[in-house]
Amino acid sequence: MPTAHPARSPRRRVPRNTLNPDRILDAAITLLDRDGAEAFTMRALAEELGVGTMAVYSHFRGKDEISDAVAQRLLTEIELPAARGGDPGDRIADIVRSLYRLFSEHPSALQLLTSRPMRGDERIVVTDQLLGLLRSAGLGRTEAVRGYLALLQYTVGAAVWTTKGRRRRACEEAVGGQAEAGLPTTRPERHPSLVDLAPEIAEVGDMGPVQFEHGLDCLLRGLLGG
Amino acid sequence: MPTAHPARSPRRRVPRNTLNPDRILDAAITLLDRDGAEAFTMRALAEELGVGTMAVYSHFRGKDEISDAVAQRLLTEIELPAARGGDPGDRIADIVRSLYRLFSEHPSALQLLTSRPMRGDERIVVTDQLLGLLRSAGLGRTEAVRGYLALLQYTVGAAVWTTKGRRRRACEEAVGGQAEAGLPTTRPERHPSLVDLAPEIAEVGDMGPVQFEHGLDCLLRGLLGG
DNA sequence: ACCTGAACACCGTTCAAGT
DNA sequence: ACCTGAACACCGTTCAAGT
Repeated sequence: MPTAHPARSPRRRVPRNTLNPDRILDAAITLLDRDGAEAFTMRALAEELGVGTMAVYSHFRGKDEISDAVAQRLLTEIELPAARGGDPGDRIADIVRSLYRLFSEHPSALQLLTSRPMRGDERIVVTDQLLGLLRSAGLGRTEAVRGYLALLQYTVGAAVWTTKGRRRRACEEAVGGQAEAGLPTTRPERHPSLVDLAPEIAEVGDMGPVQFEHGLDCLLRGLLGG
Repeated sequence: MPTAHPARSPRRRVPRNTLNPDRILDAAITLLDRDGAEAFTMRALAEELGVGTMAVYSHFRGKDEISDAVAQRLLTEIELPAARGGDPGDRIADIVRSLYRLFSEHPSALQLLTSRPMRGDERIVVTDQLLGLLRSAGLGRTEAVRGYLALLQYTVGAAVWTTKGRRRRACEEAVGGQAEAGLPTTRPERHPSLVDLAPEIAEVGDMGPVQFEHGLDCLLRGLLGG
C-alpha cells in the first residue's frame, strides 16, 4: 500500500499540461508580493501551484532563470506616458514616477531588478526615452547620460528606503509601541537639531510618494534649471 | 577508534578564550568584503575563525545579532569631517561623501545597513549634523528634514548602483567579452538616443565616485540654491 | 564559561523513474 | 514531454555533552 504523500497536501496527481511559464511567473510574483523575498522558495512556489517541487524544473532551468523572467515581466507592466508633446521636464518626471511606482508595488522585486543586468527590451525603451528627453531639455551629451544615471540612482534609493521603512514599521508594530518613527532615544545636548526637528521628522516619516516627489523636484531643478 | 574530524581541517581543539565578540566581527566583515554576502555563513564564519560552528553561539545569540553588530561597527568606522567652520554646502557634501565611501568599501554591508533600523549613536550623530547644516544653510524646518531624506536616499541608490554594477562587470568578465558596458544590442530605429549617445554611455559607465559627485552637485543645487 | 559534534528542519538541485 | 519522490550537499539553530 504505497500511500503517496504521507502527511502532505491532499493533492494526488495533477492533470497534464496544467503548468506553463506564465502560470509559474504569476505564482512567483504573488508569492514575492504577498510573503516577501525570503519566502520565495522553489518548494513554496510548487506548493502555491499545487504541484510537486520538481515540476517547475520542466519549464525553467532553475531559480535564477525564474528570477530573471520575473524581473523581465515586471518591467513589462510599467506604463510609459504616451503623450509625445508637453514639457520635457514633466515627461521625465512622469517616467521616473512610474518606475518608482513599480518598485513600490513590488517591494521584494526591487533587489531582483537591481541585482541583475536588466537585459531585455523594456528597460531599453525607458532608458532611450529618458535620454532623449534630457537632450531635448537642453542638456549636453555627457550631462544627459549623467543626469539619466542620477535620476535612476535616486529612484532606486528612494524605493529601497520606502520598502525597508515599510518592513521596519511592520516589524515595530508587531512588537508593539510607536518607537517614535524609528528614531531611538536622543539626548538634547548631544543632538540639538534632532530634538528640535522631532515633530517634522515624525510628520515626514510616513509618506513615501510625497517625499519622493520632493526629492525628485530638487534633483530635476538642479539638473535642468542650472 | 573515534577519529574526530573524518576529513575536515587539521584543527583539533582550540585553546580556551581565543574567541570574543570583536574577533568574530572582524572575521565577519572580512568574509563579507572578501567573498560577498551570500558567503556569509555561520559555518564559513567558524571556519574563518578556526573553530567549530557552534562556538560562535557562545558570544552571539545568532546570525541576526551578528549582522546587527556588523552594521553598528561599520557605522563607527565613518570619519566625520571635524572642521566646524566653512560653507554649509561643502560640509554637507563631505558628510554624504563619507557615507558613500563607507557603502562603497563594504559593498555587501549595504543591505545590512539599509534593511535594519540602524539604531545606535553613530547614525544619530550623522543625522543630527546633516539636519543642523541644512538648517544653517537657510532651509525651513520641513525642507531640512525632506532634504536630509533626499540626500540619504540618493546616496543609498548610488551605492546600490555602483555595487551591483561592480558585481555585474565581474560576472561579465568571468564569462568573457566586453558586452559593451552592460547594454544589450539595440536597433538604431527603435532606440535613437541610445545609439546616438553610445560613446558617452560607455565612457560614463565605469566611474562610480565621479558620477556620484555629479548627481550630488545637482541635488544640492536643487536643494540649497532654489 | 566556553567549545564540541550530532541532529533537526529547512534550502536548491540531480537523478532515475513513472505516465 | 511532463510530472513524481528520493537523495545529496548545503543552510541556521537546538540540544546534550565534554572540558
